[in-house]
Amino acid sequence: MTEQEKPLNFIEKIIEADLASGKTKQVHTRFPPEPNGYLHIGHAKSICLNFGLAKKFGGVCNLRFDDTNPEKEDVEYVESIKRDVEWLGFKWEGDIHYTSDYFDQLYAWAVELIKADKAYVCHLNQEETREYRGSLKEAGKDSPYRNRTVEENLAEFEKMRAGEYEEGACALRVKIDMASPNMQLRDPIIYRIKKATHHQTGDKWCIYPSYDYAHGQGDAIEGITHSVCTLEFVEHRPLYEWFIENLPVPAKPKQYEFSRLNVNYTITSKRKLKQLVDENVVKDWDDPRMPTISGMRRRGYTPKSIRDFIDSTGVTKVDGVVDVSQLEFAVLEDLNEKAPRAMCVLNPLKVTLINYPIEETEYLTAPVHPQNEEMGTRTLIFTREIYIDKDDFREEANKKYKRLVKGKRVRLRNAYIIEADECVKDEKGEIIEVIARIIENTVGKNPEDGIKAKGVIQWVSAEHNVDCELRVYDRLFNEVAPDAGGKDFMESVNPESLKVLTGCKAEIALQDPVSDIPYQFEREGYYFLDSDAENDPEKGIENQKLIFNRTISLRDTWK
RNA sequence: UGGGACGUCGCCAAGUGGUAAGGCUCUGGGUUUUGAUCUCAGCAUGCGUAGGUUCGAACCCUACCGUCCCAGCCA
Repeated sequence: MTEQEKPLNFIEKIIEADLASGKTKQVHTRFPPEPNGYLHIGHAKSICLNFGLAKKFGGVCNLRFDDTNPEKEDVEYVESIKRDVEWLGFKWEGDIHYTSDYFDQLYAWAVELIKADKAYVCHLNQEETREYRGSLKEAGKDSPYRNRTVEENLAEFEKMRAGEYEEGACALRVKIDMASPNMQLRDPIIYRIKKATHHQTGDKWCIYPSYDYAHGQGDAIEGITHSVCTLEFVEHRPLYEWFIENLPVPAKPKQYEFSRLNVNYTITSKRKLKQLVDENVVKDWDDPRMPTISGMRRRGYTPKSIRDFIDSTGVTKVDGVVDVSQLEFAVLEDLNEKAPRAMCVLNPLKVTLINYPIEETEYLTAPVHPQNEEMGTRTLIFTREIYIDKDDFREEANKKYKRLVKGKRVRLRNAYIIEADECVKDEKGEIIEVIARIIENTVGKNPEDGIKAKGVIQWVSAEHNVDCELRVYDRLFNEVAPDAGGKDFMESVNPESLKVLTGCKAEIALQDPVSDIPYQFEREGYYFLDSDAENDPEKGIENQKLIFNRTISLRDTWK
């Protein structure tokens, strides 16, 4: 389906109507992460949506760090977030924004709220505040500090700002309705004391605005027209609107909510992802098994495949769980089109071609991509001794087996057809070598005797090849919903999510591997050069070896 | 009867009163020097359930059922 005929999602329809009515002149969205962790596949949806909306309707999208809680945040995260957004292929409008850029304005507006008798400093401690708030079924009751005079509130708020109170001693609350059925409206706290150093503002402030107070105003200041967030903020919308109505903001942005992206066999809770790192289940946040943007990048997923996947899932208010196969499909689809092909033997088994001259070295040409000539060709070296995969030879097999069998023929991909005569075994009975013959004149043609080969297998010269390590990944969890229903997700961790294969032999073209896109190791899968491959300090210059991460295996419908 | 959001194929998802798009998965066939790709075909007499309105309902009305969210000085 082309972009034109793809039906608009509900937010796109709203925007289209706003543009048509003239309510919106130019669409302005924003991606507003809190820099308190690494971005994951769930954030990718928000990124694609916000930047995508702007692009689709000729607008712009800001990148804003919602940094109102200094204790949890760090510049390390702002850097990684910038990198991830760029890598995904998006460009934010102008400079990067920080909610902390608006702390002065937010403070001034808070003072206005106090002057209008719409906010008060409350000295209830945390526990008391909770008790006064009531419960889901019972109304709350007014704080004893709710009716202080404006002058008193102004003075108290100034003392808060000046650092005269300890953390938790008091907070600025907005006066709405302690009996509201919407818990968010029961006099929410808009400023609290935090004597922490902020990664952007340093020690300038010891009071920080809450998300609810800061977010909408930040949107208004930046001229955001459509403030898109996830469903859990639906109940915050009346609050969002309350601030916009009660403050002299320069614009009136609107909030719209969509459902989060969930993928089965995957978790996206920041806390849980951190636990995987902390408890060494994975090596780091960018471990190729992680659902983080950086993990997927290291694994070999392309930005386009992630964008396509996100597009394929749609934007709605239904909370569902997308099947990983939908993600895998997007990866396979993009990689099939772009990945250069190569041959790599995972478990080498020597094959000696007894009718091939010992000294002979033949250079064969193969396409880099069989369906795309423009990608050019590569050179293969053919010799008397080669390696094939152990799985590709059997002494006997039924006719469903299309590989090399003793007494039968097989096509060596991009090379000769060979026929196996016998095999050599070690004392344990394991096959360690196959004795075979090439069928003359079969490069690029079928045998003159008319006896064709049933299958095709990859191979590599035993003398001319590149040794490499392959890291083969499987799903991180064995459970469809690892953290559903209060389950301990750590118990469903797949103990075999990583298998390291060493001594793998790749064709010589891999001596100088490309590092921006995975290779398709034909008949095996897509493999991406690991970013650590060339600069692992432990191994030293001489011991560097090629390390490839398996991005994803090829579809295999062989039963 | 706290409030709110949501229920269309195994999974996503169009559809907004005129007789159920599409994608993923799955199944079967064809092509193929990758058991890949590509290609063809199949896959909801039914839209949470039960009533009602209507010539006609996934769409409107009523009741019920189910799932998720809200009681951080987190976002």
